[in-house]
Amino acid sequence: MMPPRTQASAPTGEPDPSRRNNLSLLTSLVHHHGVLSRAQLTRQTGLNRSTVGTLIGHLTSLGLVYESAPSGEGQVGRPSPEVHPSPSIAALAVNPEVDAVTIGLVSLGGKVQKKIRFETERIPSAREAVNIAAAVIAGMRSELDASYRITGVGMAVPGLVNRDDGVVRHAPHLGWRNEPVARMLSEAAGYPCQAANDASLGAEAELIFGAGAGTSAGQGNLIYLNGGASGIGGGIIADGQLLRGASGYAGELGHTFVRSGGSACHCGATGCLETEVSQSRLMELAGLSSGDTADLEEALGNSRSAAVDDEVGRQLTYLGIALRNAVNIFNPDAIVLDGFLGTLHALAPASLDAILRSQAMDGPAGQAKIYRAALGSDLMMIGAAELAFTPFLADPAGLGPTPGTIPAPASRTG
Amino acid sequence: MMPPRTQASAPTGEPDPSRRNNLSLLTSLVHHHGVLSRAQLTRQTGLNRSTVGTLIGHLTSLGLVYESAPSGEGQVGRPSPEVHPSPSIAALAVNPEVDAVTIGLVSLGGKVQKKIRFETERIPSAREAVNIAAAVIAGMRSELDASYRITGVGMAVPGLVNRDDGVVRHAPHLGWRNEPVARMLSEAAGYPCQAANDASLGAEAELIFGAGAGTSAGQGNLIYLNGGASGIGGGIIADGQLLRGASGYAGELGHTFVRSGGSACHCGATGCLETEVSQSRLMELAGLSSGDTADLEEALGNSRSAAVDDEVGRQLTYLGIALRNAVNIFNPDAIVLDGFLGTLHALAPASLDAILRSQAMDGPAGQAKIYRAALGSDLMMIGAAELAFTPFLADPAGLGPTPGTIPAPASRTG
DNA sequence: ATAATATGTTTGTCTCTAGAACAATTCATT
DNA sequence: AATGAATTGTTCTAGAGACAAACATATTAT
Repeated sequence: MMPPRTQASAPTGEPDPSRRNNLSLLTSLVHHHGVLSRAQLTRQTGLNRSTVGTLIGHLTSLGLVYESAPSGEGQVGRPSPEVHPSPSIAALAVNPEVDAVTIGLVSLGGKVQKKIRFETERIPSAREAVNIAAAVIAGMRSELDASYRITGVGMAVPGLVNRDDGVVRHAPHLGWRNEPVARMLSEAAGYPCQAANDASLGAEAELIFGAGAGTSAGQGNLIYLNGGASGIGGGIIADGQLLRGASGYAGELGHTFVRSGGSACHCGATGCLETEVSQSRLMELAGLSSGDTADLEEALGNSRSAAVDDEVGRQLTYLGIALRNAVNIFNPDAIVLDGFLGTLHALAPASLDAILRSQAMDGPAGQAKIYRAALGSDLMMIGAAELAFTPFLADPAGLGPTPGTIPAPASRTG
Repeated sequence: MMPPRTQASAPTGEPDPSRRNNLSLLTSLVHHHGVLSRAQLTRQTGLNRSTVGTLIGHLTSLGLVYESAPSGEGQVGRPSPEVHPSPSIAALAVNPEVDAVTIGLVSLGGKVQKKIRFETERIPSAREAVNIAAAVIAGMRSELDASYRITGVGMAVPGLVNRDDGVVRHAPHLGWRNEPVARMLSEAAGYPCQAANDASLGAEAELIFGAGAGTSAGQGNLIYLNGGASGIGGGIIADGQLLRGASGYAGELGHTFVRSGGSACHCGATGCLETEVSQSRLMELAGLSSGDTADLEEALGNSRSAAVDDEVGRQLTYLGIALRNAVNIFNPDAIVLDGFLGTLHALAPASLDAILRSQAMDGPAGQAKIYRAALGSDLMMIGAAELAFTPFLADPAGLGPTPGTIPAPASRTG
């Protein structure tokens, strides 16, 4: 049968764009939802069930997903097998901070398999952060080679990152400028590497796996704001797509103008959200000299001081101005607050809502709901890994075979 | 040959998604560029030249494009015929304003064939605007039926418009609230109708046919700001897509916070860009009691008054704050200023640039270039028409046949 | 137990795109 | 003026992929 192809496409040649697109669609669905029955996949994709059958077979033979026995839910009709993302497909995540570099291993489906926090004596340079990451990855190497297929490394950096070339333009708190971290880590670790702004990745992670997953924000209009010791970062998802901008710098909501005559910000302007709303001021008032967001939340919750109340109110007002702007501009479904911004909101949940209701424009204000972030300390790992999963998800069949697995022959015809 | 199809897809049944997608791609390219040779289409789409041949043949037989003799440019090789958008494919555009309702006919390729400005004694109600538009369209009806295929009607409304259902949520200057204008006009005019915010449509029009067409903003990161007698409207295009938000309300840059303690805005907040930067203040200072943007520009250009200079400087400062925010958030390639904002910028071209350079963050500031709008009075017509073209462009083959044209039989096999 | 329902599986057909071979048309060179 | 090189349109064929129909299977409802 099947006459020898005259000279057709190269052996590794990509299949039809249509096929690639459908495989990508299925893989992404399984990745995002964790588990889905074949019947659900059929409905969600709109594809024919025979087509889904073929495609899932293809993905299974590639080792990207596996099927398990139907859960036996009380449904009429033949039970549909469940499709799971293969835990052996994984991405590495790297997140440099002022006091540590965290390296993680995240498998398809967004499950954090491993997380190693490497504390540093002082703020790491880009080279140091890369070396630390590369060393930890080297240590994991034999395990990775034996049991995983790594799609790549994603790096979440607190600063402006050009997503196209992986160069950190400026990370003020780390003191990095024009560091080509993606290339550096790629060379040092031996895996393809990409880098992006941490809050942008946080936004994606919260949308897919966190606060946005259950809500109507699943439609894809979400604003994520994270308040940390070093400032406020933001990420925006519009119509399902992360807002990147011309070079991937988009999303810097921390430098929204909120006050005339405010003090100068390190960014060069005055009156930025980040200078008016800061964790350190709250820490001082709460009488904490050190500690993290959790400590702060406890201290503020127990405080009965008027000064604390005033400052909380003040900061909520400025945060409200920034959110009002953002709501008018983006008309989001959801606003997700993380870090101490989540704390602020939790202290007076009605406050921000009221500000939006009264100050934002009627239409958009009615829709935006404020949530607290849900992913906690796994957020950066999941977000960074997503960066490395993205190219894989766009062409799932393009990945090499799983180690220790005999790749199934493509021909099932005959 | 070809056995009678068992029962295959319904006669009007849509073809393969792949085919639809490719037809859409080609039609959009031709629409946006006006003229393209087949060879250029082949390169830009990445499709095979035989495929492009088939597809163009299909589009030609549908009457959507036509080919003309090669321009005979000095190129080696066989000349490639030029593909033009058919001028008989057209959309209707409607733009209600405080003092007039303008109705236009725009053909594929963005050419305004006809524009009728119907001045009103007083601010038109939604019903009046719809009736005026329907009456003008009815008057054109025989001509339309004879020579055009109308893809639909697009309405550009100065206010918050829910794009999904075509309901005007609030158009403050027209005094409209919750008016289902799309449905009203659709019923009155007998064509499918959609509505959207005027500045959003302006952003699309400027990106495709105006200031964004030649520049790197063709990549798709553009901010459009229009200043008119009644306020400031904004539209944002991110990564090639118009920012819509959860309900299509996105883009309201006119209500960016720019000043603490500013006066109250009709939107409910204080310190909005729109209240601080206004055409009427400039008109007063320039000694104009009435007139349009052109009059204002002339008066300001000739003025030597210090009060005028101060006010221009003051407004530029506030505009700069709003632009600084927008640049930090969107990292655009281009900022397009229209109306009196274009005038302000033209009066002191270095001013806004300097503000961005010093106040916006390093990365994004370096890329954003400020342009003046290029489409002038055709802008709203082109933008509104684009709204009606969009569904057509997504499925060009779905449109009915051209009047007076015998539809080519689908079968060319035999 | 039987019917109804939902879903996996198999098979054949149809549509669409790419590629090869050929034809056409222009510019450059001799 | 003739020839060659380059580029593109045209025709034909083949291969890939998705869908629909028919059948098989597994569960719930009666």
